[in-house]
Amino acid sequence: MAERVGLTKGTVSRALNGYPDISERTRRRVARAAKQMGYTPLAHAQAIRTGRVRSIGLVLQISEHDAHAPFLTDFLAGVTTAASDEGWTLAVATANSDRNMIDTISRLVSEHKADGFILPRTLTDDPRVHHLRAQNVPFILYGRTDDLTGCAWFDILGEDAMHQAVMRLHALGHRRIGFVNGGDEYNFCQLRHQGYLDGLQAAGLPADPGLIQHNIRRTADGTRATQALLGLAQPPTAIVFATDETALGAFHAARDLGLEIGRDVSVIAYDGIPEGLYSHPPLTTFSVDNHAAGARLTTLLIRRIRGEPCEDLRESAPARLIVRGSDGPPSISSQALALKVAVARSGQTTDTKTPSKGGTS
Amino acid sequence: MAERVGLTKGTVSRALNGYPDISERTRRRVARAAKQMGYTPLAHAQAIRTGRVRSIGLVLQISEHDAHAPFLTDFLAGVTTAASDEGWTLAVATANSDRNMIDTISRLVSEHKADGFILPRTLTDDPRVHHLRAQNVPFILYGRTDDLTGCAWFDILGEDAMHQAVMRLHALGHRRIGFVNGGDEYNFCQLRHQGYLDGLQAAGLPADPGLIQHNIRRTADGTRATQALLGLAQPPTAIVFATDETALGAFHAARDLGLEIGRDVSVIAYDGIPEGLYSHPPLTTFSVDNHAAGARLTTLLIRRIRGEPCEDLRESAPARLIVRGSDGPPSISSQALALKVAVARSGQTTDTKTPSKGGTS
DNA sequence: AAGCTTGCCGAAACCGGTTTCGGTAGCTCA
DNA sequence: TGAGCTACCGAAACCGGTTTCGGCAAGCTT
Repeated sequence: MAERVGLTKGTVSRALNGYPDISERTRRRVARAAKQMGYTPLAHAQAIRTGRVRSIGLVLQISEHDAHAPFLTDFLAGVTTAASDEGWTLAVATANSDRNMIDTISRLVSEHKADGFILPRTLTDDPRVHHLRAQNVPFILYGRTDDLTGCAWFDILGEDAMHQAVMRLHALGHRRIGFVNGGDEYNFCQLRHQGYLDGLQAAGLPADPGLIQHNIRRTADGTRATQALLGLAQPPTAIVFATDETALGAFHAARDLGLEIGRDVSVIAYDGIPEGLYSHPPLTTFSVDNHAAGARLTTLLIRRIRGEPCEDLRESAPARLIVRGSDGPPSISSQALALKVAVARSGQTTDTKTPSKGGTS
Repeated sequence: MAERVGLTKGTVSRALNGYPDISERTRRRVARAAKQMGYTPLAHAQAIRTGRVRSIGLVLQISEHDAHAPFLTDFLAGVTTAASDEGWTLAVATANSDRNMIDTISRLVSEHKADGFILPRTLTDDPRVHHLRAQNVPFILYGRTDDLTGCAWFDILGEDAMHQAVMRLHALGHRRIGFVNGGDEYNFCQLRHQGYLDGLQAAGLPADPGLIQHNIRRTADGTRATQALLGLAQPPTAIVFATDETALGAFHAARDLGLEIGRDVSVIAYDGIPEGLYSHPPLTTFSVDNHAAGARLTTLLIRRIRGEPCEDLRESAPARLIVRGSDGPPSISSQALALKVAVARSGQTTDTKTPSKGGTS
């Protein structure tokens, strides 16, 4: 590259990196030659001096397992395309415990495999944040956390979505609206809980703690949570779910109770996972654009690594409501629903695994 | 590190890399000191001389979208744990077209971001293989391909699974067994097709091309394929699916036709995705251990990069049958099934999206 | 005992960049 | 016209390793 333009490598380097002691003319000449011959300085050769490898780190917590699956591919696509636009790459690692998570991050840092980290699924009190902040390693949250000092972040406003969901159900005529929340430790669950409560208040509905199920994580848990809510003396005629995955459990519960979702009981959830398209009826949900989120997080993180203050690197985006078939005006009152549930329960064993007969119309 | 043991850095390097001109005594001394102080040579510093960054590349095809989702997390976990055991890392990139795939791989190679590649979901005629083979870049297939010269590979024997599935269904009493295959271009689909045919032959059953559906990719396609098979004059009483995802479509088709899977029609599939647990009845399937596969692929690829001939790096593993509830002895004959389907169809609109009523028992 | 190996390690070049330091040509200004 | 700046670039040190080369001391021949 250097001899190609008749300059020393030092000059070429300074030209490419925007040093002020290079004339505009040669700077352009170098830039053109570089582009023409497809020259990119080797990241690992730069790293030996600069300490930066132009790589962003992502450590996945695998104990959460399929909690990642629905959004992971889109998210990775967003991250990697944004990264490669800047000439960066993505280093992925996994951890199976909190302890291992910190160790894994530390290893990536000490071996200079990553210049900064994206932290997905942030907890209200997140050890990753404590560690990286203490070590002065750049990072960005996908989500928010309790103490945001020193944190750059990007998040989807799940609380607004929950708020809207309640308002929408209220407008449809529902007066008892339940809420099924996700894992307690996640910050987004606190926010969505608050959004649900705010929605109730805005709609002028009372907040009944009995209508809330906490710490519901997977589909099977969602089934149980739905059963619990519908088994109340005054069951909700609509339920807002903090996650699609748990909302899918409601369909199993409803089938076993002989209820039709979208009529007997309405459901609105959040995430926009593809499986929601194939439930019967398809799931009304707030969809998150994980591709865009991954891309934006990456761009912001790179800016953070380049030295911008974290206060300038905080953004949010809304989730987008996708109306499908799982919500609608209540077909029956809460009392009638309670009766229907009671009748269904008396007529079946407690074994929820009994396959329900398909209707032969 | 060097001054820590009173040797020059050159000597330390040779000691750590097993050069023959280092005495056993100092070699041990260096090794102990390195371990004690947690010293690992910086990969990018080595790379400047050796050209190797101790990183393996994985380029995901995102147009396939959720085809990756179910197995991706486990797979990544397997890859990264095996990699980190050897002090390697994983560089992930994405591509949205074949053209872009090759470009992305080329970029990772030319920028020395990856020393070799894992190629998942190999095609019968795979451009990635052609390219990497021509460029002499190390790689390993997760799967097999038409021309295996120069290829290291690891694969799960899907053909054996299909074979077993047919044998099992035959033993249960089925005599008409259908097959729903995946995307034509994938090599594993060719193999599974052959496994199905071999199974028929071993069971002494005739091969009826009408019982086979090709190029079925997603859940909705699986629903259509099932409808097509069950709409035959002599429908199969059991269907083998090449993938779980498409098999899940059979449940929708069955419900709409008023059929009960596991009795009226049996289903055995392949992949072992978690969603199979939540179908009604839960899906009998051949489970693939993607974590183990990812780990093994990584180990083999690292050996390949270190120079072992690809002929020594070819392994396979069996899929494991998980018997759940979607298969059983045929409750009715093919003729009776055809009649039942015909009746169901005459009694409903052609709109398959009509939600079926849940049975109130 | 002198010469030759052999074993082992230090010295130094090298990898491909970044960054500091100096030097020179051209310009300005007294 | 000569001193002093300034703009610009070359030279060289440096980053943290790897690899080549050469030399010294001990052991082995003859």
